[in-house]
Parts: sequence; C-alpha cells; structure tokens
Amino acid sequence: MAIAKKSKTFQAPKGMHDILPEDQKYWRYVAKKAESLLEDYGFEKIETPVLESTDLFRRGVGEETDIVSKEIYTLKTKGGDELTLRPEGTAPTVRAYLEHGMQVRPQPVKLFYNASMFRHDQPQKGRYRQFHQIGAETLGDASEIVDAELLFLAHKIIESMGIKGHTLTINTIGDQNCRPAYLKSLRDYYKSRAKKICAQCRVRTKENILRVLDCKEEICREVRKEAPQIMDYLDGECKNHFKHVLEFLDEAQIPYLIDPYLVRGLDYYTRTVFEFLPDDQTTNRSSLLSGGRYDRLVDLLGGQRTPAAGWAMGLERVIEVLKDQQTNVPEAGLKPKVFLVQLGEVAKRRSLLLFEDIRRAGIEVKSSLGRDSIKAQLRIAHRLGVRFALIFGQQEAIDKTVIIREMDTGVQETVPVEKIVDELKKRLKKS
RNA sequence: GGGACUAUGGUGAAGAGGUUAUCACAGCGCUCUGUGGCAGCGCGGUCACGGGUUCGAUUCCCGUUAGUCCCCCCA
Repeated sequence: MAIAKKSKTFQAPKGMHDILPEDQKYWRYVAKKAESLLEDYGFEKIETPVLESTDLFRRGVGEETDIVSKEIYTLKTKGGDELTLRPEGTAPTVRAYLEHGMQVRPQPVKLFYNASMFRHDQPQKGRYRQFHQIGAETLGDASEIVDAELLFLAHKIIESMGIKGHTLTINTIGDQNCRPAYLKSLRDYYKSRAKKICAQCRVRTKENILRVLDCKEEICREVRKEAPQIMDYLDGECKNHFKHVLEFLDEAQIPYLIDPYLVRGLDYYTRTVFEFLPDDQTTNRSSLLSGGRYDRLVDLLGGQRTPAAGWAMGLERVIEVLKDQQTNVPEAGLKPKVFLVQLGEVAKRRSLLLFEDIRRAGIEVKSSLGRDSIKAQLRIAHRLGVRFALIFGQQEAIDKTVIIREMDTGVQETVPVEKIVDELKKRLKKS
C-alpha cells in the first residue's frame, strides 16, 4: 500500500452539519421555549428510534411522495430487515402510540418530540439532509379545538422566541367523504386544459392532482384562477370544522391568511392544513412550521380509526431567522467568576480538589491545569473576564493558603485554604 | 434529476503569467517557571485535485471533487 504524504482529511457528509459550541445557545433557546410551552399545555415528550421499518414510512407518508420515493436513507440489516432513517416524526409517533396501546389512556394523547430527521435531497438554504424538528401531535380527538390548540401553541412558540414577521397560512383539503368529488372535478378541469399547463403538472394531474395547485409556473397559475375550489365541495362536517377553527383564530387574535391553494406533500393529511412562513421572503422563503390534521393515518398504520393532528417546526430554519433578525439569545454557559491559577507540581495536583470544592459550592470556576506559567494563566483569566483569580503556588501549598486576587484592582490577599470557599462566597455576594 | 456561482494558513480577506504568496484576527511557542490587559519575534499554506496552454501556472483553459445557492420538493 502506498504511503500518502499527508493523510486524507474528512468532512461531514453532504448536507449534514456540526453544531458548534458557539451555536449551542440558539439550540438551547429554541428547545427551551418550545418544550416548556408544550409541557405547559399538557404535551409529553417522546423519543423514538432513529431507524424505523421502511414500510412504516411507505405506508404512513405515502409511497409516491417525494420524501419516500426519492429522499429516504434506507439500509438492510445483517438480519435482513429493511430500515429507514426517519424522514419525519409523525409516522413514528403514531407507531409508538399503537405499539404501546396508548388508545387506553385518556384521550387525546398529546405528545411532542425534538429529533433529527433525514432526507436525501439536494441541500440548500434552510434544507439539509440531517435536520431537526420539534413536533407536536394530538391523537384521539376529532374536535376542532385540537386544531385550534395546536395552531395557538405554534403561534405562541414562534412569538415567544421573538421572531418578527411571520404569517400563518391555512386551508382545508376536505376528507375522504368530500375530497374525492373535488379531486375528480379538479382532474377533469386540468385534463381538458392539459395543453395550457407545464409538463410537470401534466404528470401531477395523473399522480397527485392536488399538487398542481401550488405550482409556481406562470401558465399554471393562470389556469388555476378558474379551477374548481375546495370550498365548494366540502361537506357540512368539513365546512363546519374549518369554520370553527377559523373562528377560534379570530377569537385568539391570531392573524391568518386563507390560501385555497395550500396543499401538503404528505398523503396523510385531511381537513386542516397550515404553514407558518416568514414574511421576509428575500432571505427566507421556506416554512418554519407546518402541519395539519391526519384523521386517517392511525388506521392506515393498522390501528382503530383515530382522529389526530399535529405539526413540526424546522429548527435550522427557525434559528436562521433568529440570526437574521439578530434576536437576543441568552448565552449558553454561565460566565466563570473565578479562575484558579496553579504553580508547581504539588499545587497542580491539589488544584483538582480545590477546584472541586469551589465548584461544589456553586461558584463558576475555570482553570488551565495544563499550563505552567503564571503569566499565561493570568492572561486567560483576564480574557475570560473573571472577577477573581486564585493563585495557588508552591509556597501556598506548603502554607495551606491561597492568594485571592481581585482582577479589576489587582489587590491581593492571602487566605487559609479552608476559608477560600467562604471568602469567595462573601465577595461574590457583594454587588 | 436540472441549472448558476465559488474554491488562497483555523477564520476573513488581498494578490500578480516569473515575489521568499501578502494582511488582519485566532491558535501555539519564545522573550518571560511567582503576577493579566501592552509589546516584539517565531511556527503553521504542496494557493481543492487532475490534466492542458506556456520557457515558466497558485494566476489562463478544460475536467473532477467539494461547498454555496436556485428549480423540483419540503421542516
């Protein structure tokens, strides 16, 4: 084997990213805001495996959807199982609901997750192959208050993070009773105009007719103007359901936009569908949070007919907006207040325990035990902006004392080592 | 799957067909093993990879790879 001059270096797989220490504050902030609100509203956290049976997604998300047909990471185990890295969180949550017999819990069951998702598509702004979602699901209740609560919470979460300029777009796509008639007339309409729409939409007419509605091609938008509208096809129940959801939004004073052309890419949606989009479409054009009702998914996955609804929020996208808007986000770690400087072998060894004493007293302390020179250590202490440096050298180790130095003034005092924690507490309490 | 743009120390930039490849910041080391903010000096790049044009390419051309962005689709 040839010996390379310099060994190959590695980089993260395409579309996947390290989340570095300096970015952790955003992740912590978003998770904290969202999770605490969800918990306040009675949602309970669930964690599911990264891998699931491929069939779960084939059936749950839909065989013909882009997500399943071309974006899943699939692998075969040594035992011959076909598994897939989850591309979304709803199907796994429903699987867990069924597997653990949550139907016997008081309904609805309200769950949330915060997890990595995987989709093998072309990475670009706000779209990654591994990305993170916080999602909420309410299972076992058909009433519109469920949709309303989910929408309310979504709105609340986005607001609580301080995101400015976002719009809720909402629509209904009917259910298994009234949608077929609508789809039929939509298909008829587009078939008769096949020459006036783009090639892709001709395919959609056959395979996924709803999707022609959100085609961005100018010609298709033109044709769309005269197309049949779902509102005219809704049956009484679906119409009422949608009406009540909107009434709730009005009452809660959550602004929204009805977009009759909003459809979702996943097969399992029924009735309510919605999306929160940032208003500033120049820097961010993809939805921050989206979801809807999926009354047929649970039985599609082998359970009893169980109504449900949910949403998922894209964390990378949310964080992108927070950064764009220069939102003030609290620092992740607490600033150290004390720096422990050690000199000499004996002191260095005893420093470990001294450090622990201070830490256990709840004082933020840092050290650099690998460094020997007092100068270098004090320089770091200064950089960190600590209030006090503790100098623990050979002489101090022998005398069982520590020098406490106030960084701002340079004033030092020698105190017995067993008094140091109390002394620090006393001094830190002042101001 | 289709398209556009980019590629120079860790980061951000500059550069010209021939230089020792420049600067700032960060890192590490030294001046300096008992006292921080300052300073000085040093270390670190096969200029993404492969090929072509040329006396000579890091610079121009082609290809590859990677990254970014757009379409598609989606969180």
